[in-house]
Amino acid sequence: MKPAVRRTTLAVDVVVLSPRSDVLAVLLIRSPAGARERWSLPWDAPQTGEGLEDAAARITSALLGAAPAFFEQVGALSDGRRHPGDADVSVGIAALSPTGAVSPTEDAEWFPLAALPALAPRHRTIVDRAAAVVRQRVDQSPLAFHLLPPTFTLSDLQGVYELLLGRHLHKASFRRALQASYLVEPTDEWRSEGRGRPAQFFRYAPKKRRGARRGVRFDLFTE
Amino acid sequence: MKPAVRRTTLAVDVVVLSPRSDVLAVLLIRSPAGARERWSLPWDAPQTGEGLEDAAARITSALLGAAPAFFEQVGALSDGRRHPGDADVSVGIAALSPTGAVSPTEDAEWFPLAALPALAPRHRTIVDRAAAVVRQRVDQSPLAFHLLPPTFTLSDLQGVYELLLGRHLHKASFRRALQASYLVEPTDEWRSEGRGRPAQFFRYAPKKRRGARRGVRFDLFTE
DNA sequence: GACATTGGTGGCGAATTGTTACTAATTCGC
DNA sequence: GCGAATTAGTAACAATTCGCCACCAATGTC
Repeated sequence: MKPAVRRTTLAVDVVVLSPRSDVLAVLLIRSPAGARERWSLPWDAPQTGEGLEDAAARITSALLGAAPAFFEQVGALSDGRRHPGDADVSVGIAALSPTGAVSPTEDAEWFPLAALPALAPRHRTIVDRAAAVVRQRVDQSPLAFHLLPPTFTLSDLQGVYELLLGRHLHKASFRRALQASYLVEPTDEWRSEGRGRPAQFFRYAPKKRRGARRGVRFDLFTE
Repeated sequence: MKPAVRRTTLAVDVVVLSPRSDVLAVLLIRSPAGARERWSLPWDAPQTGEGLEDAAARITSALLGAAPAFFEQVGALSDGRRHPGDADVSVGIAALSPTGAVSPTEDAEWFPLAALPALAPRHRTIVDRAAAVVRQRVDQSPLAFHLLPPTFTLSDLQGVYELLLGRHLHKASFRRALQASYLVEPTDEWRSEGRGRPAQFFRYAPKKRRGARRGVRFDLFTE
């Protein structure tokens, strides 16, 4: 058996995620006439020499006006599941878009993650994997900050974490941990709208942290 | 802009990792005559309809006699870096092989991760990413157990963690955390060889664990 | 039998975490 | 105006976890 390349068809399929009225939402595009499903993930083939994340940026910026600032691969798939363009192999990429991002073009729409329309089987798999990856990485990567505007309140931030983790967090503990991490700094702005005490806006500004070398955790296994 | 598939060349490149005399080692194969580098990662194109992990299993089982039991994608690359077979796109896959696994065939050899020979630039990137992924996932996935034989001593297990994390762990703390996790169970066997008190063999036997829902950690960010 | 070597555990003080309870600043209803 | 409701933010205590030291256990070496 000698290794050899083979020609295959490849697609980059993008799962744009954004908090949308207290739910995590996915951006879908209307399928062309004749397709089996009415909606699909944004996708395309990478151009020659184009990086996969670059392709994802190109695909999504056409839909949102600006490209999301954060991408993460969720894995390549080459099983038999059907792809809308019948690509042999798909590379799934999760893209994070802040709340209140530009409203999509006419052909695209946000759907709550929990209430998606029918999708091609491979797209369904990619969405599920994207959600799983994002939830799993949320406390190893500052990914939650990319789901918020440049300045945000601590309650906003806690809300994003609760959305991703799917459970309630305790306010005091959350703030204490955040404080200890030197990840955010306060701004001069305060939230005006709404009732209740105004909240201070913060911005993501990670300071260098001294090595937090903790012991081994065996209780975080996900499989 | 209409999405459309394109024909590209695709390779699956496998990074087989195994602890080898107290260092993490990578399995490389001798390049065919005329190649720019003398060694390369095992690789091949996936067959039609073959899953990517299945391809990785096929590629490695030819070299090791048996296929490793654990695979994990480390990402797809489509940058301009050179691949030995000039594939447009590579899918990197990390495979874990237990200590003392079958010695490789004549064309393959183990190299310490810290002292690899020259590799094609893309292979170099894939190795680095595989090492990073494995080190990062070690306490979210029982991956360390796949680097050991079915039964092992607790010192063996701690050694693997120290290898992956690159730092010394405290024996008592390590064992207490392991105890609390219900991941291993003792066997009847005891290690006979060597001097010092004999050690009991354990096997990986994860029990159902009640939800270990901990708070958010901001101090684990890796970027 | 003393000693070196490796395996394994008890327990203490320090740090971390979960929780309760409080204070602060604003809007709403009357 | 003024109290209730609402949201933000903090202090402080209790329970738990963690790092570490000290020890005991069982084997080989001399």
